[in-house]
Amino acid sequence: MPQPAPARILLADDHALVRRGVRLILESEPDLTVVAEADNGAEAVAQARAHRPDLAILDIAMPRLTGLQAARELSRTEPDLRILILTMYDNEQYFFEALGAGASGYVLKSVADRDLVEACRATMRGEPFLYPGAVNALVRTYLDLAREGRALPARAITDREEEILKLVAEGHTSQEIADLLVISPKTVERHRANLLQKLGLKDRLELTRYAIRVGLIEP
Amino acid sequence: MPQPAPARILLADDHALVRRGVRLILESEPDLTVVAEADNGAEAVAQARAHRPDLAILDIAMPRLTGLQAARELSRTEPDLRILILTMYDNEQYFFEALGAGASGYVLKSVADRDLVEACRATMRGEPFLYPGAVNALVRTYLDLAREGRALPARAITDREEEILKLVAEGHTSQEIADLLVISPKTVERHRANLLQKLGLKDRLELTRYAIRVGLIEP
DNA sequence: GGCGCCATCCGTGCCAGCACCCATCTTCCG
DNA sequence: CGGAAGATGGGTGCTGGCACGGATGGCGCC
Repeated sequence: MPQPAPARILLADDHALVRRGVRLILESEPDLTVVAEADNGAEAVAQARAHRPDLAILDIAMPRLTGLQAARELSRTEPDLRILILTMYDNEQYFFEALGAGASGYVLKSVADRDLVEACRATMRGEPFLYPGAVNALVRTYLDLAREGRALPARAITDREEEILKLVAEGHTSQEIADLLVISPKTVERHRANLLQKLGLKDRLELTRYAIRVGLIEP
Repeated sequence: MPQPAPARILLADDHALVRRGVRLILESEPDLTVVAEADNGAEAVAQARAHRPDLAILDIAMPRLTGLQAARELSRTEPDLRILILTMYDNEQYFFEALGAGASGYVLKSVADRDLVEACRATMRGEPFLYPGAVNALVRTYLDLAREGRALPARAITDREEEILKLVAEGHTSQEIADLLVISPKTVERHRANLLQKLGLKDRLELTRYAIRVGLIEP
């Protein structure tokens, strides 16, 4: 029986050791081959455009662009590319953000190597691949929506808001941020308030934890 | 020429995929063999005592005990065990904490696989292995000490302070913490102020980032 | 036995964070 | 064209964070 060409994979993770390990796992399968690597989100986007792989495996926590931002960008410009998010974050918020960013799979780094391989194959077949915890979250949310009869639109964070989020999370005061961006401190506070509301957070301390979680800043 | 027995290694990281990848990297070397794995710090300590490996490779961010806490514990009870910290955190504070915890090597996950193998061998030979950034930090600190003629004692954080640190970093107000610990809010603020002073930090936001870095809390 | 460290507590005062109200201007889209 | 959403600016007021100042009792170490 004829062997189809193996799936061509782009692997993006900011840790060379992790890339190396995952590559060893994937390449021990005859139907999977890694054709490009990237150690940051911007590089991942560039590599995807240059090599046009079938599948992109993206870590969330990466410099330049996070995996989620890269996914958003890539699903906009490369509609044929399948995207698999590979992350340490067992977190509903991320999971839904990943789906919204066009990913068709979400796999935790805590899974076994067999599961990663199966996730790649499922994604290549066009099937979504969800880690078990995510399925629970999905069902729960679906039930909530059905009960309320309406969807929670969960408006995305704007570019400007993300800019302010980063600066707030780094510990700058409204005045400092205002000086930096040459706007009024009141506007900074307005954006910050919108962020708190959109993300369902309480104060700038929770904003900081959020920013660390999504890889916008480092601890 | 006779082959000596390979170095017996304990590998601790909370992500199965990372363990698998690193294991593949290490076991492709004839002089290195992984005899045990752990996905949290407490398990790492138990496995080390059960299997008595030559070398323990510990991730910092792990549940139960952090890699640094496990290292402290192990270097106290297993003096013959060599310890190598393997982490994503390129951070002087961690690095010095690792040395203080008895680790003889500090390797970043962003290094190439060859470097990890060399770090294992160096550690087994009894030589310290420092990633390049760490060497810079070490030299700089040494020069600082020499210039000032005195050591910065960096008084340790007390148990009570660590308790308050955790609660502050989780976003609780002084009043909440006071109620929880059944002490005065003023006392909470005093402890918090001492923490800020000891750690050289500015406000509770930086305390939060510190707590996340050292694994006291999760983002 | 005194000295240092730790945990506990108190008062005063300033400023930043945050909530809640308001408005204007631009851009984009159906 | 009309409306929605984003970015911009403003006012008012409460409260918690944090910097100062101070104090006391217990405990261990040289």
